[in-house]
Amino acid sequence: MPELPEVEVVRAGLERHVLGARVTRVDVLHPRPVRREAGGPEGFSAALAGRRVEAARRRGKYLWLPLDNGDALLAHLGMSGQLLVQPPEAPPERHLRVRLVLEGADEGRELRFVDQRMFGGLSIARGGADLPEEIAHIARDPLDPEFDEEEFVARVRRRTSGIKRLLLDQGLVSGVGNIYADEALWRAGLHGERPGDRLTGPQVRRLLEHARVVMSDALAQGGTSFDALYVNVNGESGYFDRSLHAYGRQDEPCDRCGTPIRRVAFMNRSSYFCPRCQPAPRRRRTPGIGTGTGPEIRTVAPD
DNA sequence: GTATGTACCTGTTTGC
DNA sequence: TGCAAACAGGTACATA
Repeated sequence: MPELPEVEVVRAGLERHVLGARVTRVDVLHPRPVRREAGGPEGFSAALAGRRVEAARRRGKYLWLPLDNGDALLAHLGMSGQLLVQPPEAPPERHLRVRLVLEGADEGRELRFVDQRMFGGLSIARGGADLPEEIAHIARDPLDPEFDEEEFVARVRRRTSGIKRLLLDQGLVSGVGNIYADEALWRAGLHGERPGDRLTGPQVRRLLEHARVVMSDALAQGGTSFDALYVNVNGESGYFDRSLHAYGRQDEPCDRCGTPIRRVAFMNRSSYFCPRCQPAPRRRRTPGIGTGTGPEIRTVAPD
């Protein structure tokens, strides 16, 4: 699943291969990836025809390509999306959804949007070359030099939600997905259900620093496997195999203390954590309602 | 504004 | 062998 490091690898690849290219034809092979486009597939294609790509930018997990008329091609890879730069003669990928035929720059190439599950998508951001208004609510990521750490700490400490939910809130901090959230929490020794307003400033800062380290490592490794001929994100950067301490390791011993890693359901997905290194918080007492609110996280498998 | 839950989507895995 | 259910999870949106 593409998270910030993978998306940044794609952005860098686009910058290298499609800058200055002009769109000569657009084929929308499935309507879903352009579902956010008011004009439908036809409007999407018409908005791109003849336009030249001037840059490749990123905010969190969103990418956009500013065009020579002030608009931008906005992209999100969702769960399974890929942006590939391919020669025209390359056979179509099984889940090829949108194809942009390009001229100039890397001569005679195509930019292909391939997406199995179609959670991702493409759209035209009118006047969005600088920062599309569709994603103006997305916060900067922790690796961004302009990320406001103190603002993040203050906002987290005003919220009663669990810290994992806050880490995944792209309005607070962008780029962190389920995998890196679990890894950062493991490294910080924090349970994902710890409420934001019951964390200290140093705890939040430490967690943020762990998130930075996890993502920087992944970025370094993703970058090394980058193929010069195409831009590829497939969720298997190699980082996952070697470096994960919590995510996907149910019942395996914790790398720090040997206690079996637990998996619990969380927001219709999974959380992995060490029950010893990351002790669950005590329930907040709610006056007059006895034991308080029910658990947000429940155990999937019995111990 | 905040908290919480759900729909969207399809290939693979698991269970009966 | 075949079918059905579970699972993966980022984001937008609905509801309270």
